[in-house]
Amino acid sequence: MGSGHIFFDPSSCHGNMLFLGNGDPVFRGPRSTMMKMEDSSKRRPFFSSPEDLYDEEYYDEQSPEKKRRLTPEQVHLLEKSFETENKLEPERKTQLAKKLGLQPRQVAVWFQNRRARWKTKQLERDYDQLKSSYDSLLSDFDSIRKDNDKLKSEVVSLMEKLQGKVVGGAGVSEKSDVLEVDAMTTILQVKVKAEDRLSSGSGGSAVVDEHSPQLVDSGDSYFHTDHEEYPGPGGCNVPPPMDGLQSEEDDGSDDGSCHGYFSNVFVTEEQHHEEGEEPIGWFWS
DNA sequence: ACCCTATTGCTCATTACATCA
DNA sequence: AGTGATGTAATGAGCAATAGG
Repeated sequence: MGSGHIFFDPSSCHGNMLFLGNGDPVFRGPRSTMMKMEDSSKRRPFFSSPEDLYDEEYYDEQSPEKKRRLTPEQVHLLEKSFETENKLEPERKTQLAKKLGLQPRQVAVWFQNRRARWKTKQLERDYDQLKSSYDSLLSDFDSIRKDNDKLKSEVVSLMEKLQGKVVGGAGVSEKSDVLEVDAMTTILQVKVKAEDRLSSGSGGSAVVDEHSPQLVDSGDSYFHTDHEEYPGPGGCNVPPPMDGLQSEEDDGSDDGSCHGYFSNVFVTEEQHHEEGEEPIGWFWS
């Protein structure tokens, strides 16, 4: 590296221009940049590293007045090299620079800018992927929520019917009515939960949910949860949205018996064994 | 072993130029 | 021909790693 390879020409009509090699000014920095460079003596000078300073053959074809675009051939080779490895170790940098007739600094800059472009594209790809995933989930969620709303209104309707039957029922013993309400209430709640679980894809046992314990206070025909009672229309308490199910550990009314349920049919374990068909879920009471 | 300084290379934000519609 | 949008070469600031004194 000779000192004659880099110097400033204060007499240039462009101000302090950088000259390299045979004296051709190969770089004319941005106007504002050049202003900044003039009043800063401690900054690292452009093309200052030893390997950036080469023989005149690297610069003598440059026409320095305008910023030059790289030729398609140069870009092609750089792209191929970038595909191999997007980081540029010094050895490869000098080799590429010689091969392309560029300054090593130009090669380094091209790789830096190329990494930046790649990162931007990657961010766009990531965004598209996340958005698509989000849209899909949103669609699923809407569908599930509609199902849930439908089932809840069904529960409310049936509860109203049941309560009307209990209050105004004639010719039926009070005790058997209460038992029937209890059973129906349990079935309805289990059904809602089953639909919830099946829709959400959690699968498996739709009934036992250790993380969302819930009581079914069948004696009062109330749905109790860990959160709050959820009064439905007409003062009737209905299951709250997204409520949990009674757990094996905390099931409220624990006679320990196991029950299975089908889409609309509630059976005891004994009945299930007799019928042989597999229910869509189990719960314990 | 520790500190200081210089060097190098990176990312990031920005600027300026080239090109195209 | 003029203009705005876009792509890209190049820059400075700041940071971290490293080497050498």
